[in-house]
Amino acid sequence: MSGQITAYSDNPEVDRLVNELIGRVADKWTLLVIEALEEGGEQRFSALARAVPGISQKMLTQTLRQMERDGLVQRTVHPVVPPHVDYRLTDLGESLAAAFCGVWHWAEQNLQAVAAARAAYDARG
Amino acid sequence: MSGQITAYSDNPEVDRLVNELIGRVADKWTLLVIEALEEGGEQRFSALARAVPGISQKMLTQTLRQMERDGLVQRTVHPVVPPHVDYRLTDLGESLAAAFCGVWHWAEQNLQAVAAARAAYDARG
DNA sequence: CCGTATCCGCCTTGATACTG
DNA sequence: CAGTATCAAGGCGGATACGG
Repeated sequence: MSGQITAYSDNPEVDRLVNELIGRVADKWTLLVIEALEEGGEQRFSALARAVPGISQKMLTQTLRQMERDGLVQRTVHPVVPPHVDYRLTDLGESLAAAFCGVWHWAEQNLQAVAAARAAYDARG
Repeated sequence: MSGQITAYSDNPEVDRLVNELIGRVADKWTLLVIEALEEGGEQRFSALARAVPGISQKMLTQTLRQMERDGLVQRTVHPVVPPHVDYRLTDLGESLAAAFCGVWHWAEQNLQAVAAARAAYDARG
């Protein structure tokens, strides 16, 4: 195999599902939540809200629900008052974080290259 | 380096820029265009329109412009009538395609796991 | 053939207020 | 504390028509 870059499926239906899944999972907030959970480990709702600057309560709830449904995070409710809810990455979630590491690394490495390309493009008009 | 998962920058400003860049680049159409160019090599506008099913002319143009500005694709205009324009991935674009390969692979590998997680979640209500 | 321009519906998002 | 409900606003994306 020594799989080169083109490791994409040859099944159009699978391609469609994969694209759909990536679209769901590569969402801006999902990415940030994954990063927060990866860095901070298991933590509660309010901690996540602080760890992801700019996110609204609504979007955090929505994002966490989707991630839970997709099996990326585990939600644990401690039946106390006031309520205490913890979130942590599942193994599946961790594996996604690892997969995204490549993209993250690329972005870090090429921030300047992209900035330069934009400057050059804009300069030409 | 045998870099572990947490390779994220410790600089918040860089984090912000990286997130922004990923948000831009992880766009649904961008992903599909990258895949099409990766698989089909250099090709013209109309070929891409066929290679990316469901994309509108507007979105294809918009996506290609952004990718060009970000230095991901090179646009070559052949001054003939009728017009003939070719698009190809730059080295930067190829490197991004390679980086996304991990996510693509993850999605392929875990389609079923996600589907199962969803089914379980929905079953519980 | 390869775009740009315009209009328009819809879906996402944010702000705010309220509940267990 | 951890949500849900509601509403208004903005942007994304599609369809269409037209220009170089």
